[in-house]
Amino acid sequence: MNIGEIIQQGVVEGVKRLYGAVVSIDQVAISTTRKEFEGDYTVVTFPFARLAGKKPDEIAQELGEYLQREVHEIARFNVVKGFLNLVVSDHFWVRFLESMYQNPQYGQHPAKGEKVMVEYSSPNTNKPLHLGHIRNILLGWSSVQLLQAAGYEVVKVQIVNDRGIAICKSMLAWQLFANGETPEKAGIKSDHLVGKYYVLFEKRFQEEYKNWQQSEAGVQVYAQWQQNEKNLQKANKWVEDEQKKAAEKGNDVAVLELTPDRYFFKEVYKNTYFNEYSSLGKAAKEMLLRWEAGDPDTLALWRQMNNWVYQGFDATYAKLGVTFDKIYYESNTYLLGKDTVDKGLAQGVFYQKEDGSAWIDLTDAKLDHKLLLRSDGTSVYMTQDLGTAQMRYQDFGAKRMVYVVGDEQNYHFQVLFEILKRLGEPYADGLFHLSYGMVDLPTGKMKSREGTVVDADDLIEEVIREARVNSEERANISDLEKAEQEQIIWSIGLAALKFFILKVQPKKRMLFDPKESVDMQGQTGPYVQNAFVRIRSVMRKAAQEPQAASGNYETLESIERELLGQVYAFPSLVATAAEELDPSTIANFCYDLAKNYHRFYHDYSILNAETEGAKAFRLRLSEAIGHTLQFGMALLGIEMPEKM
RNA sequence: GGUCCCGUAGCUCAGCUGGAUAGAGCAGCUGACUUCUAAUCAGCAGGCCACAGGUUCGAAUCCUGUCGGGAUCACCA
Repeated sequence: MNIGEIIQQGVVEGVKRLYGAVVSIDQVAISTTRKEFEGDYTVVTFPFARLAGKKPDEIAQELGEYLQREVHEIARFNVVKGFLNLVVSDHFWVRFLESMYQNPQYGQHPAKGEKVMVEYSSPNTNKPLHLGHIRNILLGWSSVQLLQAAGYEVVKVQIVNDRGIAICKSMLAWQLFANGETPEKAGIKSDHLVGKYYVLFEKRFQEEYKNWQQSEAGVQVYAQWQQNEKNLQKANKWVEDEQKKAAEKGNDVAVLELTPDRYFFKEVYKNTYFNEYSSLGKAAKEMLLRWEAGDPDTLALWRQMNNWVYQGFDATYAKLGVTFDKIYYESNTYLLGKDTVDKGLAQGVFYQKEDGSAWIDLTDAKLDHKLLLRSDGTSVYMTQDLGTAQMRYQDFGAKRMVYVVGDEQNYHFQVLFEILKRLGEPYADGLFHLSYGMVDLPTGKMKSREGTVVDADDLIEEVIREARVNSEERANISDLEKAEQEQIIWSIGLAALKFFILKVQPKKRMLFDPKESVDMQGQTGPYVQNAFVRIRSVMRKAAQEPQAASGNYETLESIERELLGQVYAFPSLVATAAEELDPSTIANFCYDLAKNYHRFYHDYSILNAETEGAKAFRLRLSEAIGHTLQFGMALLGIEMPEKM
């Protein structure tokens, strides 16, 4: 039983003894005491006022006396306006510290014997990873660590979208314009080479489209469309909105060509043009058909380009320090799920229209009807996801699955989970969509086709560069081996980046300011690392001393109690964070703990403490905090250097 | 239009299972390195917690509505 529960239990008994009233344990509101008052934990006595027929202050006083007498962990108490502040005995804290300060695994929960699968990253293979993937990857990796710490066995998977029109665009552009260029010849990272041709395809397509817009056919199509009053209104509204946006950002409205026909060609007609008129579009679609037909040359090109992309991805994953246990490829899974549809039809969960298409009616769950199989019998995205879920369950038997996917797919996953539930799948109740908000840039939304993305590799390079500059300025590690220096610089740079992204609640949309992301002071990863480095430095010095400090420590300083309270709360925080899959709580915890430690470190001497007892205590406290910080940051995928 | 998410300091974010005077960081201004690493610490300044109702002894937190921002609602993935 932890101290919070002991207090709650004591209050329940106290209320019963003193007032003859029965309250349940979860009716006892308990929180950590605010800094400005003396105490570790605070009991709110307002809810008992009616039961006891007394004023909160009186109750607090009487309960305080009772607890001090009956619960030996409680040393003293004070009452402020109905709040009962309890001081936990120094003995309790010292004993707690004894029990854990040498445990580097403090925070790890015992094995549950349950398996969880986590799917994350899940990129397309037509271009390199960007900032959005980084948020996904970091959230995924951190979720894996959290679940493991909570005692689950975790399987890490990703599903790679290696087929479809997007990769065909890259392939086609490479075929048409590359003259056999390879990553080696061009001297660029292999996934960036593929991305280069994807962008080139878009560029050429835009040129082609622009020409067509000025052709007779283009002019005519627009003329016809704008005859409809409503269409024109929409277009004008778009122009207005865009102008307003541009003005707010201080962009030059004149260069943006914000006219009604731009709206039409950009927002309305582009897909139709691509599908019906564009020669490039046509060629890409033909390539997709050849791929589906299994044409050997097309497949060979497809394999080559995909391999380039995988090589590049692997390098990026390695830099970020993440791994996968199994990779699924859509080229293998895109036909899956038809069995599931058959099963659903047989069960009467799905229904069929006259044209042969299969559907499910989810209107009673406020989710509308959903297509599961096209009338020609081919799969859609949903079909595929049903099949993959099934396949993964067969592969690993995990009754819980976590999908790390952006929040634009909230609806999709709501539907997917509802369907699996109705099919009565054994894992249906363990499905979780870890939904995260989009990453915005100060300049606006990221669009890969318009080149406004932040590339993952560039970003990592930038943050490492910044770490290097900072490190060289300080010269704290300049006497180390070059390789060791590099390792430290990498850990600092990555800490800055990872912490910056993970400290924000996943479901919130976040603004990514490149300048702030490379900050290494204040509420940042390196700040937390620095607290650890200070601890390690003290430990190294202490280890050199002839005899270990020992002796009793009588009265804890309030900052020491606060630190112990934080460390004490850590394991249950890990459990909650794992249950809610929210790494931000861990990031904020690590920051708060580091902040308090920095303050403690500044205000009190450890090695030159007043007494041997105080010294021994503070060394242990430091070691405990060191372990907690290291374990906590590892949950975020952040390493802690010995020196920095 | 339906559904879902978000709105807290100039900026980026905590706090949200209801509790005391709403917290950090950045940016701005002051100060502290002969001392265990100053990637640190201390201080100043900065708030109708979008708005309006409701529930409650008590609301940033729960409920309803309004406004603002975003996502989504394909025989695309």
